[in-house]
Amino acid sequence: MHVHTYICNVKLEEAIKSNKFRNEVHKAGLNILYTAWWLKTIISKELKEYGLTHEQYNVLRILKGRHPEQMCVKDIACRIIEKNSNVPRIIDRLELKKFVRRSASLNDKRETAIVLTPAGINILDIATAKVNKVFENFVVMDESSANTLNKLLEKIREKEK
Amino acid sequence: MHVHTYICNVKLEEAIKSNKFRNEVHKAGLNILYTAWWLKTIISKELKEYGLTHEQYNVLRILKGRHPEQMCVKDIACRIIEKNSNVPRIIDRLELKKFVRRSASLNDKRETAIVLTPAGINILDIATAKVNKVFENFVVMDESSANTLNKLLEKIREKEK
DNA sequence: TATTAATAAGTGTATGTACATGTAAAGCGT
DNA sequence: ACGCTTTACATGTACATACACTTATTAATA
Repeated sequence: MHVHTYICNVKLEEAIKSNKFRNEVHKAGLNILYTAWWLKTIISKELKEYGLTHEQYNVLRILKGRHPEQMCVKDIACRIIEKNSNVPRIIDRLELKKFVRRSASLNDKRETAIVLTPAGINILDIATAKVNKVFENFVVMDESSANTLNKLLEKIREKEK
Repeated sequence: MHVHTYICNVKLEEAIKSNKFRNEVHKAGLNILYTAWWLKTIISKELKEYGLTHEQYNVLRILKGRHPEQMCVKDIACRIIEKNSNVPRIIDRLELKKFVRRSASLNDKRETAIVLTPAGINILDIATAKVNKVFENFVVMDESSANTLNKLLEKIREKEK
């Protein structure tokens, strides 16, 4: 069932074929959900040719931040965007593809130490170049607008009105 | 593995324990993904007591927009936020819970006509009241800021720089 | 009209998410 | 040292997603 094109409708009303929003805040909620789906989809499609999912790419990227140090699962989990991601299973698949290696942690035997392999570093570098191009080519925004957007997104997540 | 609290960190840097962003646009991309996850998680938790997932709720809400008219699967699919949602399977689960009813379409036998049951309307009304409260209580934003946010999100999805 | 193409829905498979549970190791108070 | 609690990771299950493929039906066209 193919109900969308690669680049989707700019207007939210067209994307979800509705203009019944209770108010601008409600519309903003839907707009955030839709824009996140749009962005994730574009990135995922670019990563596909390297056999990586968006989630697997994120784990590799987090590991790179500490490389050549090892990281344990919980240190990856707390850096990931979608906090309920099942990190051990994402690592299972990266391990099968030989992009990471698991080993027992020496200081704490409960922990699993994970480290990038040379193949993992290599695929990450190539994939990152592609993802960066997504931002250059598809994400249309000047720095000052992006800064305003960042402030608004952090405002929306404040605890109390 | 429980690495987050119900209401998460307001600052993106704290949420993903990183302040290495290439620029404000890159940060905005991650901020959109994180805020969408945050919003979806809050809504999903509120819907849980009614035995509904966020996706099932969305399908009920779309059906309500046409009720008491029936809708076919593709008309639901083109209104859903996450365009790759597998609508037939979401309907399977709603049908099991007797919130919707499937029937053969008369004018086009390829189509399946879906309609809300009274139980479906009832649960939707209750669930909607709860979701509206999420926006009132957790989503902190005045109408004019939300309007700016909506404009920026639509700008980011524009096709060419 | 007969044949071919397109469409609608469903289904199979791999992956991911949300959450509960299991198991081993570490920490802690006595 | 002992027992209890907590932590780290793995795993089971239900649901959702991404995408390829199948089947039935309709539309298009030679």
